[in-house]
Amino acid sequence: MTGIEKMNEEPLFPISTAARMLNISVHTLRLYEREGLILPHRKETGHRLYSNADIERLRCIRESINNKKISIEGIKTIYSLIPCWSIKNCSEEERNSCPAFINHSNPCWSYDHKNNICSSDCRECLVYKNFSDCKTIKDNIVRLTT
Amino acid sequence: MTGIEKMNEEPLFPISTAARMLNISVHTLRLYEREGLILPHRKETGHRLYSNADIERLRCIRESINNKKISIEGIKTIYSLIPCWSIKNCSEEERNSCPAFINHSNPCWSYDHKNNICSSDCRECLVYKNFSDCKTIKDNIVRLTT
DNA sequence: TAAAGTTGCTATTTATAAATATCAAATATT
DNA sequence: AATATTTGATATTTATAAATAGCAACTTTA
Repeated sequence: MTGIEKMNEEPLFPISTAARMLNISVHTLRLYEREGLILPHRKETGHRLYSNADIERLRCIRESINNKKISIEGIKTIYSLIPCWSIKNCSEEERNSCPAFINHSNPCWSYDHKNNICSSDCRECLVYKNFSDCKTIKDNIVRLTT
Repeated sequence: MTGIEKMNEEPLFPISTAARMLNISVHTLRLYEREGLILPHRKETGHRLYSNADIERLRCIRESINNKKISIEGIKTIYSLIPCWSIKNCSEEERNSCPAFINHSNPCWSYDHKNNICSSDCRECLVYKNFSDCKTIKDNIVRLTT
């Protein structure tokens, strides 16, 4: 990871600041989180902290909702199509017991991953991080099918 | 193609009948078509005819809109993620000049395909037909990435 | 020939997602 | 100590997608 990337991931802004940066309410930020669209960093005390990458991801989400007119449920479904099983190289056994592989309504990072190759913090996972910018899942699918 | 499949594809119902079967208005059926969600058969005279497969596809679309709460734009985006380039085995050159490969807002079958491997009737294409039932694109992505 | 289809346009209704607001009780920040 | 955060629940507002309807001019069907 380069220094610049590290800087983008650094937890910097409390929720009120993030809301101001995005020109939305704190409630909306919590809504997106409850829906599983975003995984902000948490301090030990529970307070959310948003990185520049988080802000960028949120801009992408808002672009999808407000301009492209894709509903939150649509975004969740699209996220669920990210071929995480291929990115993480899951075995057949792992795949077949993984809710993220089986279902198609929620992003993989919104599931509990117990006793699983993905048991570590989803926030640090490439599957999650690769969508901090506005590129769609399609680039990933293309990469894996060509 | 088996006899049963052929029966499902047979153009049978005019728009008013299809609307009655689905309990929606003819306007809504035309809306879905205008949005590129469906390609009903046409007589030489221009009149639409819907097959049983079309009806099933429409049930799937309505399930997505009304129950799963995925917007039409969301459905279009999801359709655009079907790896048609892989299913049709496009060459790199073909891919890079194909709007369906490049864009990610509309299903491939909603584009003009001139001078292209896909120049034939999209209604007959596997990429289109494979989604006449309610299985999501995910099954296809899985198949191509495992 | 009456009924039903076509395109294209506009307008309206309806349903509901998205966003905001409010309250309470507690904890953290500065 | 004043401000901002947390969760959770409920409620309301707002924006707009989805669906329906109507019209005109024309063609096809049965």
